[in-house]
Amino acid sequence: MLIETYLLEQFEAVARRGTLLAASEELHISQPSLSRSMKKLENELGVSLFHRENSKITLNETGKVAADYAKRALDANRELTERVIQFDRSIRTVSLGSCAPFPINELVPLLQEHFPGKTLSTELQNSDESLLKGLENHLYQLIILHEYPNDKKLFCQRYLDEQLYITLPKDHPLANKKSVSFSNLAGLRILMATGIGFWMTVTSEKLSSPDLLIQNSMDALNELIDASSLPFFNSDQMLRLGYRVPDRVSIPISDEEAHVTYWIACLSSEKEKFRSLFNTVRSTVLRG
Amino acid sequence: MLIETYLLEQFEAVARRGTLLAASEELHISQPSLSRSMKKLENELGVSLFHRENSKITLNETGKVAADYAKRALDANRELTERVIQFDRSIRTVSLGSCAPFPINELVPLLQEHFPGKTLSTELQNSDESLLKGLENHLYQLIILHEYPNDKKLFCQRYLDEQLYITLPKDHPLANKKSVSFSNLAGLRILMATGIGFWMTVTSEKLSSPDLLIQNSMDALNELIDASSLPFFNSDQMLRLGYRVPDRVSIPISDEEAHVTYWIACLSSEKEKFRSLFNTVRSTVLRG
DNA sequence: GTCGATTACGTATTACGTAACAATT
DNA sequence: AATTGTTACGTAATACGTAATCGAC
Repeated sequence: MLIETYLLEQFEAVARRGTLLAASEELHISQPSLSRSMKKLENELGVSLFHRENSKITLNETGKVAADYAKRALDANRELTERVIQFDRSIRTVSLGSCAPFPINELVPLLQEHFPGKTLSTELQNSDESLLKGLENHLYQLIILHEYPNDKKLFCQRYLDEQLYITLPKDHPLANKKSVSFSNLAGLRILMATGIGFWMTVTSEKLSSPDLLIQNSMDALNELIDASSLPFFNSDQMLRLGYRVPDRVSIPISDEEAHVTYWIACLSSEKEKFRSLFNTVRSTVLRG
Repeated sequence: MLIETYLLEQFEAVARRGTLLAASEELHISQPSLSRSMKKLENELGVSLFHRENSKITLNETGKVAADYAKRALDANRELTERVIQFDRSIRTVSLGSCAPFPINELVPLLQEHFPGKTLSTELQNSDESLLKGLENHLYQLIILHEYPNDKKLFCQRYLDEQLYITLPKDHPLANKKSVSFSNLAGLRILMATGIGFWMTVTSEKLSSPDLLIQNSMDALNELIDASSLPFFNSDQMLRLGYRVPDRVSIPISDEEAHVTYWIACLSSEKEKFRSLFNTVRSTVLRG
């Protein structure tokens, strides 16, 4: 014999709040309604759940046990809706997590082409760890890492490389160098923006924080680039896309941390779903 | 957001049976009603659960996930009623399990005296193991064992002894003996009844089965005792209660298996509840 | 008097059945 | 023709609110 959910919900509130009045206010229903519901519940179970004296009800021993099991049943009910809605969304969206912004920009048109009609969800993360966890939790279906993940549960493929550059005014002391290292940049005030994923970790570790002028938006960054002659970070991929500013030169950074190889990965179990995407990615990489 | 139980119940039936018609027959409601319920469920979850073509509905991927979680929610609901009813009964009954009938007869009046108003439930078991398991499962609150249980979770106290006798016609070859052993009884046809707990195990092990004329009821046994001069088992406790038959003599059986010491036990956690009963039992044992 | 629970009664919601219909097999 | 699902409509069950009552602090 099954108990209707609304009875369990009301009972749980009564058990938690202690009085019918308090519970009725929480549930936005009247006390008489609750009073009847509790009687109905007791009647359906065929047991007494409360110790009633004139204007007071308290859970008896059976009531305490019932409250415990009611909570479990309600939890299972809540989990149902939560998981079903989550699953439904997951099958009609393709979700991509990335450690850097550039691969997202490159992949979005590809994904739209391969999964027409599906919603695209992209998210930037600072660390590979949170991306890997997100993949396991089905928060992401595809992730872009900056280090090769040694995990058999993953299907992984090499993606593009990116080389960090510093962009300087033409008349800057470093402007005529073929390359610079992070140590050359020490003491320089450099413009940056958030939303650059793991690059933030790299630059913060290599340079002291007072030197990094971190902006909260790309707009603010671009404003300051135009309005000042301060150096800012760039990359071969950005430059390839034509992201240049007049009277500046861009110089590669020689440290190995300034060069990255991106890896694209999905769960092995979902390999088939992304086969054609991975093939396209492979040919893109070979071509580029 | 919570889903009413009746919707989950109906959905579970549809998922299990495959068609609305089959499910509606199982649930004793009409198809149109089920059709509406499934639409309502989809509407409340905000997802599609079925793949519909003209006169056919099948679960889609989301529907399969939903069916799984619906089953869990329903199981939790069923467990609620089951456990609550079981608990409620357990607190208004005292349940005794025993390895032999005699202690039950002795304890019933005592229990009625100590727990007025409570329902008494008694059960006979053949083995100490099933009694101990029943105690842990809260199937029994008190058990009578024939061997001392070495378990710290139990509160245990020595109860009465019982000595097995054989009752024979006065002119039987063994009738003038002071005592006999099981080996003396070999080949003798002996009347017995079921419902004697562990004694059945003892006698079956000591004597070969064709010699034991086992009756399904005490009535049948008593009929045959009156109608024949066949030997039957007895005990000091039964004799003490005046259970004698004319022209028969009762002789103790000398094997150590024919003598038993009963132990009464409850869970240590319920020790307090039975303290006064245990005290009475102790004084009874000392007196007897 | 206030707070908390119950009873009595009317109402609005809604889950259900019947009948008719549509589409496949 | 038989099977299966949907739509339309009326009905009966029932969950709820309002008002009144009772007791206790």
